[in-house]
Amino acid sequence: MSDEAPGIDPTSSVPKHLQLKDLLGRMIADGLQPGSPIPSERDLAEQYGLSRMTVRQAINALVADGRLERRLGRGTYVAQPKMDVQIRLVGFTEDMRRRGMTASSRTLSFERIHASSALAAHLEVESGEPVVRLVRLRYADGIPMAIERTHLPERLVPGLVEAGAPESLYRYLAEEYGIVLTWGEQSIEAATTAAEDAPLLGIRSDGVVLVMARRSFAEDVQVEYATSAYRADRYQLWVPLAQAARPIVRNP
Amino acid sequence: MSDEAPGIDPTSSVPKHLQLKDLLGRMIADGLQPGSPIPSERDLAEQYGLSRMTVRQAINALVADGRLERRLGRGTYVAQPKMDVQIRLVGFTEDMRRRGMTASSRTLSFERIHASSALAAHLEVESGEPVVRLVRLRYADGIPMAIERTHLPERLVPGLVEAGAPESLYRYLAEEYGIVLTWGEQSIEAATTAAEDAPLLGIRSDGVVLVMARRSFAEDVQVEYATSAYRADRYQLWVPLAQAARPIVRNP
DNA sequence: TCATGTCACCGGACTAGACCACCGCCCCCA
DNA sequence: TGGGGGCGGTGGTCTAGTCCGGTGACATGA
Repeated sequence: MSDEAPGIDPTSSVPKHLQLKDLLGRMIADGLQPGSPIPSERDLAEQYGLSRMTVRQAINALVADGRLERRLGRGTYVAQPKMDVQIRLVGFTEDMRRRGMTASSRTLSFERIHASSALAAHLEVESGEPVVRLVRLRYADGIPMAIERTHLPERLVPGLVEAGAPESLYRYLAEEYGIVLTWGEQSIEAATTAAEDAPLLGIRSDGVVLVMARRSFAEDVQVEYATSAYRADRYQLWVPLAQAARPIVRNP
Repeated sequence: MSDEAPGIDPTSSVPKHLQLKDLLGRMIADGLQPGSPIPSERDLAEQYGLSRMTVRQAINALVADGRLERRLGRGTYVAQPKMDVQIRLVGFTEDMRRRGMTASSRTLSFERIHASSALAAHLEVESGEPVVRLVRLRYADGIPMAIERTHLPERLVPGLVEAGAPESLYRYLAEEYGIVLTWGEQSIEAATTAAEDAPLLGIRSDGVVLVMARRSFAEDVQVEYATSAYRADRYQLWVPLAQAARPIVRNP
């Protein structure tokens, strides 16, 4: 509470443009309304004792993140909060929270298995390598929503099986193992329910589900291979679309 | 063929950093293998008579596009071609091309209708306003893949109905009307086939389909509302996942 | 009253340097 | 022969300017 006007620490090893980006990011999150202007580049440069190029670097990063908006000849403004420009690597709990529903889950099994050749290929491990397998029935607002089968190489999460199934896997990975997922890929398709899943999900045995397979990575290391079956009558995905890349033309 | 070493035109109204970005982008597309280095920032600056900051601006843009990769202390390298970081706003034809299949299509109907209240809401037009409706059966490698129902406000595409159904709608919009789609949003869900669609798609009447609804925009103007039903046995979506945004924390 | 032109201020572009940390290689010394 | 240190090149950061074109408010004049 002493530093009521936090500034840039020129002695810090953190680059100034990142310090300023953080500072502005906090200003935006804390107080500024969407549409309201931030100080001009020249003002910020003077106020924090930086050159204008450095200020621009910080602002550019926030513009790239979609949090600010430049208007030529006018100023820089706090952007309207928009939908994520990309599907995020979030777990079920967070996904449901964003949809305004309450997530809960029932663990159906939690065990150490040995990777089949198919699983080994999906998880980038050796065939036969120990793998932690977690099968959960996922509820949203108390009603079955999905069945999720998660697989993790055991060498990345020693002791996990013994510790029992965590409430939020992603959070547990971060807190206990320091594993923060940084990117992933996911396939999406439609299918009819597997016979054994139907009663768990509370749908007919030929009910329709949205099947997703996810591979998640922390930097270059694959951490997770998960398949999920979501009840088609309760779940819908929403994705933003970016402009198509301009085809490469020789003589434009 | 005269300008064998195209350079930067300092008199052009196109900013130099964009000219250089284009130049480098073409170099990457034309010849350089993934993993091979591009000239150093200092070399490029000298070669094209630019300051290093300008060169960095061009390179930064390509890095943001995922086409280059910086390695500290070593250099800048052509990135491994990766999947699009985002689902692109491409039509069926382009989508199939990317999947290595040949697209064709049969027009089932192409007419002027008046917007129902539901359609009006989806298309951001007035209820009753004239709308062009195009229903097509889409084939990939000659086999039915999807049924697509596209709606466009007629005021944006006068004369389209009279001209007949174009081969590639998106290209036709760009060439004839100067309408270039810049962004969109799409919902995805699983469902069973509508009874009338099943025989067209060549699947059972209770067959499973992936249903997508797309709204496409050119800048701020909505241009298209399209619903599609894809055969679940032939179509799979693939999406990349970005790292979850750090939740906003007041006192980190 | 209303149109027009001026002007201050904004972001956009660009320069020509500076110093730093990092990386890989090569040479020299143990 | 093997290990370590030095060195040159690289990207990362940062400065202190300049000039340009777009914007909007305000003053001025018809």
